[in-house]
Amino acid sequence: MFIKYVENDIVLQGVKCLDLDLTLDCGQAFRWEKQSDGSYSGVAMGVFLNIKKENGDFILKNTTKENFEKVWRNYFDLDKDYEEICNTLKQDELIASTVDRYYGIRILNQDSWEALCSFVISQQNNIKRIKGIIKRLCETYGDMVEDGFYTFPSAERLSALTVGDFEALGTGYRGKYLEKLSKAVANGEIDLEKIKSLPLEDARQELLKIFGVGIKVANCALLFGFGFYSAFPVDVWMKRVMEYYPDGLPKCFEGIEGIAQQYLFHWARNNL
DNA sequence: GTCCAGGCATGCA
DNA sequence: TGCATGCATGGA
Repeated sequence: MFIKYVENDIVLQGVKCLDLDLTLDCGQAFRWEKQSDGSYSGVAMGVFLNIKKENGDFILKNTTKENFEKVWRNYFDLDKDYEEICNTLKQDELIASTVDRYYGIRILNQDSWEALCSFVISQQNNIKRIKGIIKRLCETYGDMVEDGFYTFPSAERLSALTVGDFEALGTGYRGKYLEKLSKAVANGEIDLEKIKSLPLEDARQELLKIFGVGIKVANCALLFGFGFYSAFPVDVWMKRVMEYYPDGLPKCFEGIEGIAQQYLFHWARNNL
């Protein structure tokens, strides 16, 4: 990957395996908005970005070297060799055609607090409605960092809300989960940074203690917000996929189960 | 009107 | 430990 600094933009050349549609709009992040020119705008880690693919390069608009190094390099997982990962996954016959067809899915390294909240909201819910709830949450309680774009509100901010405040956003029965979660993180009862540093199984057990967090939500949070590439979320779609793996996951998934899962999830939603 | 969505807590065996 | 049931909301 080559990085060029052009006026206020950053141009990335030679980035392999990054499809913006598949990665930013496939159910791992809920806040990116596609613009009329095909680019995506969004906020992560409190920072705004507009990103577009042009002639094989990626243009990061109006950003700085500092923000690129601090946020986006890691967020888009740019130092990981996804081409090699895909080749490893393709040792499995079933996933091979899926990887070819949907090539370019990456795992975004999202903020752990945002990921945890987002996937608590996601339970027994559809992606369109999940996006709406999170959008209202950010517009109401986040800070505007760009015209129409808001930060994800901190646990401290949300810890001041009542169940009714959450329900007013359309969370439904998940409001009580969010209320307790916000307060527990804000007062330090739950330490997300510490959970990040634990071994996978311990981290999962910690998340499972949280009211409103079960195995599926825990695994999504671990994969998308805590850096655990081995976490393998199984939802209603993945249950259908798992019928193709009656003997368990193939060996070539080891250590990258979560990346395999994203390809299979996408395939399932479009084909099952 | 019914069914379903990136499930979970609860009660009961 | 395993299974049935209720749960908020909105789109198909």
